Amino acid sequence: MATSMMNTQIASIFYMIADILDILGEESPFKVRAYRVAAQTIENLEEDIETIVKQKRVLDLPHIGEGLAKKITEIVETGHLKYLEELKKKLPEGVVELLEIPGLGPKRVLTLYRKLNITSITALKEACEKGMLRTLDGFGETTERNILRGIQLKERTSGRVLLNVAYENGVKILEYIKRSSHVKECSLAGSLRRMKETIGDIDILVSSANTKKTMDHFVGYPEIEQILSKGSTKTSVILRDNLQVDLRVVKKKSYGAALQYFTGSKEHNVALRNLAIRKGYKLSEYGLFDKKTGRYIAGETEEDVYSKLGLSYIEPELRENHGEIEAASKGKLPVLVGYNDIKGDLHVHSTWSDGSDSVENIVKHAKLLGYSYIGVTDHSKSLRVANGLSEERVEKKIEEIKKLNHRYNDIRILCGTECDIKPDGSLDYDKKVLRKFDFVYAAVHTGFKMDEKNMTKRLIKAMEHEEVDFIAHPTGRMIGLREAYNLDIEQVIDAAKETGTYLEINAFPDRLDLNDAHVRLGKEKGVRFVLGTDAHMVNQLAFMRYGVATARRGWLEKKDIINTFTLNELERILGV
DNA sequence: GCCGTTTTCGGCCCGACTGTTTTCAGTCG
Repeated sequence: MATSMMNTQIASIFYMIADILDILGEESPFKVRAYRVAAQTIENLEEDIETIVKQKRVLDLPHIGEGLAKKITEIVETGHLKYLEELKKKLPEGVVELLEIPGLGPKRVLTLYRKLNITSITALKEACEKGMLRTLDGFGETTERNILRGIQLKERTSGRVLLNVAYENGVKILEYIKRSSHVKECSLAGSLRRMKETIGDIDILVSSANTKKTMDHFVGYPEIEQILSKGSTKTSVILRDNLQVDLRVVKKKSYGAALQYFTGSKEHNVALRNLAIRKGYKLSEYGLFDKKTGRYIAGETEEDVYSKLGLSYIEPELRENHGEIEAASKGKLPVLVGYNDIKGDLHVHSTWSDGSDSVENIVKHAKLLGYSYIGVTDHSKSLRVANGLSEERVEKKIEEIKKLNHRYNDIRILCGTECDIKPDGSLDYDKKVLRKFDFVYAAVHTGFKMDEKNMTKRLIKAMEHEEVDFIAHPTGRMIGLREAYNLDIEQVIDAAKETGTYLEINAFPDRLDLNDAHVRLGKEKGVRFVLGTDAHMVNQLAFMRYGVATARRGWLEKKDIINTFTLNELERILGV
């Protein structure tokens, strides 16, 4: 987002300070945490911190007191922070980086630096290979091996995988786990249950009266390459494709509390536990207890836990401590759009352009999904790499769809286009060609490297075009591959509201564009949304769930999304 | 370093697993 450069910079400075203090053995762990909490606050801020500093409202921010307010002001005004420069003198840059290795924390990092003068991951790898770590107090051969493994794991996986990869694996593992007769209930947990756009590892929770048999069954899962740890409540494994899976087993009485706890997010849980304490309770993964007497109050279901805390049930996708707890306490949570509320996909490519399946095949699959309409959108003429349609081929495609609509009368096939927005903001087809489509998606596919002002103008001009209904993948980001275009997303959102243009939540797992934060911002400003999978093969129509997940993470309800409307309502809106 | 339904000082979420120990420190989520 255009407003967040300084916010990100300040957050990363505070995170860095926390790491350095940690390694240097800061005696107050709460001071360290204060920096991390402050970093998070700034990171999640929707407003530009520079504006807040100018208006002297820094002290109004939660978790920012006198000390940190001063530091924030210094960074905004001078671009750097003396305190951090001082800290950096005490610790070479590369030492902090060592914290990224799983299994290494601040204490051991300091030992490695003090005793072996290790200041980089490369140097650490060498030291492990030479067997030098085992000579240190508190380190042994196993630790040395684990650290080496941690380095290799980090090198191989670079951390996180896309949501769909984790989800598909997670569902398969759940199916396997359920085959054990000892398993009563089981569920995905962690960031996967919250449906974040990328996932670090797969968390699974099981309730069982026989934890040992459950764990034994789990480690028999055929895709497991390595068992990292195996205990009576927690087992961690690595799958062949390098995904880590953590399984936790609890008793029935704690299942709800444990599911709540292991679903997170960490920030949501901290806030929830604080709320519990304020109300005279103690909340842990074992249940909600009376703080004084220790009496068990709730824990079998998540609903019970939230309800006893005076909250309405909070859907996993909302649990990020972004205001959901306050909303739940006032009964003001949105009724989120459901995964089965979608009546049709409006962004699908066929063999007319760069898709692999015929329109008829797409229609058949859409019917299997229970859709009442399907929009087939192919690329426009100038996108030659994607076999974009000339005006003549547009006519032919419309003819084919007309015929198919006669043949299939229990689903409506809509002929759309994903029309290119040229660098000057004009569209790739004339107005009279665009009128022939049932609806028009406009999208940027070329000239990504424009400056912010011109790119924003380009998109806004497209939205002002009377034939444009939707903007596809508005920011153009590809997760892990490509940054968003330079874009003032707030201006784009405002223009969408003004022109009545629907912004897409592109459900393709590499895109998820708009993302959850943009969606939330759009919702607050009264924008409406369209979901599209951007499928190029029929099996990708199933990506819709990731679009719905993003919508839910952005607090959307049914009424905010055009794909939840009946065919009649949709046709009325599109003027078909 | 922040914060206040235990308010301006004394708390700050809590438990499991591993490895190196012989009762516990370090790390993780």
